[in-house]
Amino acid sequence: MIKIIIADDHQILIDGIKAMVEGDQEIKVVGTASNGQLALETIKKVDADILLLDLQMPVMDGMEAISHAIQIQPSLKILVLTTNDEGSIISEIFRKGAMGYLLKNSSREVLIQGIKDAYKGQKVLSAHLTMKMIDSMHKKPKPLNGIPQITKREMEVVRLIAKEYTTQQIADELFLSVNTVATHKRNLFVKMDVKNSVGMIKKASDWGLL
Amino acid sequence: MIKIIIADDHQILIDGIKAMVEGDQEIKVVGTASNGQLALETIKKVDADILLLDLQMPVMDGMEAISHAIQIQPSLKILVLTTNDEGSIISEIFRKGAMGYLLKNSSREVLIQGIKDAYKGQKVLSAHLTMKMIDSMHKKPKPLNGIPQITKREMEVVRLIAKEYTTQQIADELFLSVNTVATHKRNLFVKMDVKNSVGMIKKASDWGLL
DNA sequence: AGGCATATCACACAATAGTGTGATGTTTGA
DNA sequence: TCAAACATCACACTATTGTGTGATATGCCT
Repeated sequence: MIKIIIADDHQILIDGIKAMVEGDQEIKVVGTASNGQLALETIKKVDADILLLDLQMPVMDGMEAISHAIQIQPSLKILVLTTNDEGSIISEIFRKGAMGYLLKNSSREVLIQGIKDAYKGQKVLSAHLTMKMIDSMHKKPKPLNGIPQITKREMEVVRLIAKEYTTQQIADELFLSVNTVATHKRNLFVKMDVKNSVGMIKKASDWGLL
Repeated sequence: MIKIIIADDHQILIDGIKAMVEGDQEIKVVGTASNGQLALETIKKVDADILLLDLQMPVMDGMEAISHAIQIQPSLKILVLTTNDEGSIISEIFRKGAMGYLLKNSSREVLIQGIKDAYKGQKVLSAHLTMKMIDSMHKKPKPLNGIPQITKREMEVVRLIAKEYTTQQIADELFLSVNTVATHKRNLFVKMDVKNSVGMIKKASDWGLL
């Protein structure tokens, strides 16, 4: 028997999901909650296998609740309930430790299969949202006018800066004078439109240059 | 009629795919190539809609070929042919501009559907590999002992550093003394095990803290 | 009550980073 | 072949960062 908790601030949705999953012999709803805070308390009280969690909730939103929930019960499998315009947050929920995500308007079959997959330790994802994620992943690092042309030498410098090398150390590593390295950095600042090495490494990282 | 080019260094695989897709009335193989270099030349010569591209090829590998191919013919839709242990490269091929990826041992149906989807401008991805991608995405930023406990105040400092603020500017922004900000930074260096702000922002970025 | 984490600040000093300016040789693409 | 782009270095100076050390105050957990 798979024990689940449903957390959503809309009672209608809780009821709907409850009705759908309780038709299945292997699944039982052992608790519900209307916000993140209450969801955490429910987890402490009842022993559940899976938490179905809405992201938009008052008091404590779902995103924050994920981390806490896992801290309370590391074995808990969390499935996020999403609408459908949130491709960008997918990678984050996985990073926080969720097992997957389901669309709120999923069919009964998809919902139940998702819960069973998560129970078995399998990642769960909805095809539609995965597309969105890829899109957002693909779009996010988009520098408005394309990534500036960075030369080989400059790239070597960038990488060493990212490794926390000082200008002096970079000069030694590449057999250059400190002045030369400083010049390369200076040129990079202009090209990449940043003020200092921190901004440079941040952009380089966003652009996937490292 | 969808015109495709197949690029793979194994003739057997080219033949196999050719046989599979030519059973379909709407698809026609208009060229083949055994390495990236040749694939680019083929693109220049014949007018194709789709390029099926292997990643591991001699002379010029697939990854590099993607960028070049799109530069030559921006309307070209590229589908990457992969084996199945390469979850980590998925995000990169999308960043380079590919439309999707297919497993080499895909069934005829999946293959043909993938080609048609790509032709229509839809992203194509194989469920199995997507899981791997999620896994690798989920794993990559994993700090070996978990992300250290960073306080609210420290987090504010981190974010401002990432915005290229100087210590002085951060102090002004948060109504603190420069000394205090310096202390917070110092503590962060230790906690995050880095040598300077560059390393700090790089890790923060890897860990998804920004 | 005592210990620990957090947050605050001071002062001084050494190390690095960043800027302004100018110069020379090489590579390379139109 | 000729102008750009690239790569190299110097010198001088300012700004910022990072370190060592020590201090005070608050809240929280046991």
